[in-house]
Amino acid sequence: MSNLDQTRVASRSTETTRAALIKAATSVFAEYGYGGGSVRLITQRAMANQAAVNYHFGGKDGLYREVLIEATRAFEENAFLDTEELDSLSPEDALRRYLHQFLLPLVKRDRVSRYLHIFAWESVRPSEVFSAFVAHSPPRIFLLAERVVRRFLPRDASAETVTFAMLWLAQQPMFFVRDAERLAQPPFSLKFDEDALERLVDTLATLSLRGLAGV
Amino acid sequence: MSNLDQTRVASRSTETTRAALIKAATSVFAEYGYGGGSVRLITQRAMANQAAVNYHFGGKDGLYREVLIEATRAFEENAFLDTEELDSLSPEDALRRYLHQFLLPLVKRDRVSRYLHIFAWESVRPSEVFSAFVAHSPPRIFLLAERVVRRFLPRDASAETVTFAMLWLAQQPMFFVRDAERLAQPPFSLKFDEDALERLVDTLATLSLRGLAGV
DNA sequence: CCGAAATTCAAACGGTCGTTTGAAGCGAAA
DNA sequence: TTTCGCTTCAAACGACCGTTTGAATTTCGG
Repeated sequence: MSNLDQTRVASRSTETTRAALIKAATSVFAEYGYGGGSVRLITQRAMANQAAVNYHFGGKDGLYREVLIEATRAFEENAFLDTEELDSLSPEDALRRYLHQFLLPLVKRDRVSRYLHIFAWESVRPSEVFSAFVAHSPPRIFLLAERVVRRFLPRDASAETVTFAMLWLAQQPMFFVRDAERLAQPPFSLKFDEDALERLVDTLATLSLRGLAGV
Repeated sequence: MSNLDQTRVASRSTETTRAALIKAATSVFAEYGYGGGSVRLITQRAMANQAAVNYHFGGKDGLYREVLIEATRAFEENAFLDTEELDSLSPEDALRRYLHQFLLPLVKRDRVSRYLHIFAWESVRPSEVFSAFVAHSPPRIFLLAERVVRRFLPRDASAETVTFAMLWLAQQPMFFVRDAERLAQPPFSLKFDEDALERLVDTLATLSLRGLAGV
């Protein structure tokens, strides 16, 4: 091997620890938010030492930044929701696809679900890390929502109207995902199995398309 | 005076301290949530001693409970939004009235605005105090929202559909109130003066009434 | 196998949190 | 004026927080 090839060879142990910390941090931050999630709980779940966070990521904020990078990458994967796919559908189907995709965390406790929970936390009290992170690239959920509503709004709609409608649509699924646990308890007692999810998509799509007067 | 009359005469100082603490706690909890608001900041704003919270309210949670009682009382005052007034209006006007009333905190920094902020916080991570508080009486914003949507939905609509629609409507204004500060900054840069508020009510009412396809 | 670099580890640091403590201040009845 | 109960106060307590420290351990090229 030449010297150039071994500029920095990360040991397997390093990557293992880093990955375990990022995975644990994702679940902890999704559960308690950035401020509410503690380094001690993260390292405990990752079965790592407390100091490992500072050693590998420079601190709690560095670890969180890494989680946000992973989250962004996951959302940018075409597998989740492609902008071209949205454009290929009719406006109505694009709306239903959008709602369905962002309501999926209700029934699936997967990686994307945890990312959505993190974004839901940030929508209440944005951390400085997150603010800096999205300063120059708005979260994908907003970009996709804008793409959907633009299909419906007239061309001469004001920028403010587009923003209002975009925010209006984007926060509809986010609410149900964020408050799922609370809605599962009295007095609402909503259990979200796959059938209930379909009915929710139906209801929201109808309301978003035709409004209350069109139900 | 008989002995019965002077069972317990609260000194003026007691009520002054209590009121100052409740007022300060309302603004602090509205700003940072229950978990994020500290007793030290509250007592500092109330110009009281730290121990006063425990002396007068038994602890941080007791003080918060008092704030919630005040908030509930404020919402139950007819001055805010009367159920009979809602019923006297046409469904469309009732909807607009509902939206306008719960979007008012965008331009007014009054007492009700702070209460709405507290409820917005609780919608993310409910404190035990709040959960116990509303266990047997759902927040008024939900009751009013249900009253509005029932005017539109068919009589044979399922309970689940009514709940979906009610939640859908209730969280629309809450989102803008909760995220007002964030929406005021880039990339959204929404400034909510009275005119913008009217335009937002217009947009939301149109979307809620006729949906995206009806804009 | 050796030695240097990378990584892990237990312990401690300084800070903020809610709460407790016991003395000091205060107002009104005796 | 003395006394007594209510209220205030500065200080401290224990718990948890993110971070730092310096030694122990592991890793791996030479």
